[in-house]
Amino acid sequence: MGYWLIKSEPEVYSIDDLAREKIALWDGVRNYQARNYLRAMGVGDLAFFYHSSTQPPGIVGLCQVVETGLPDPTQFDPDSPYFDPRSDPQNPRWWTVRVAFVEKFQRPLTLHQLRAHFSPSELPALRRGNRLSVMPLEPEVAERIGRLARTP
DNA sequence: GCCAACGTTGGC
DNA sequence: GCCAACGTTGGC
Repeated sequence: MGYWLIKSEPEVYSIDDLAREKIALWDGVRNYQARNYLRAMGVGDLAFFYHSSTQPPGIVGLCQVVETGLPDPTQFDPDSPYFDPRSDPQNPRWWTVRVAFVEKFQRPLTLHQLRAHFSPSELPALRRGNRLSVMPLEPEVAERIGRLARTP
């Protein structure tokens, strides 16, 4: 089973949105490395949900991959901000997964806390200038994040 | 294939 | 609002 960290600006899509909808298509990712990670996800993988560009930034919950290998429909929608006119429907450029809500943490595990517990090499999200919206986590790191998030 | 210009991300 | 980091674009 794989572990991931996925980022979203809560004003665009938040853990509360996912808690309400239960299941969501993780669309709108337009970065090749992030797309490659999305394609590498397997059903059952767990993904921590990170809120970026908010105060405080941090990990706010957990979700689970429930469906993989889905072309991102927004790439073909001219009305979508994620429309990509160069993507060929016969050979889609952007792929994604469906995720299901698992839990919202009682308190966010803030970026500040994450910096206190992890090195940038352990947790790529801490690396200066990192802008990747989907990234893999070592199982050991994921386990520690889960423990920290549930520590009162 | 190089690289400068430009746009976006995201913490602060 | 600023700005560092970094991906993408496009001219050559």
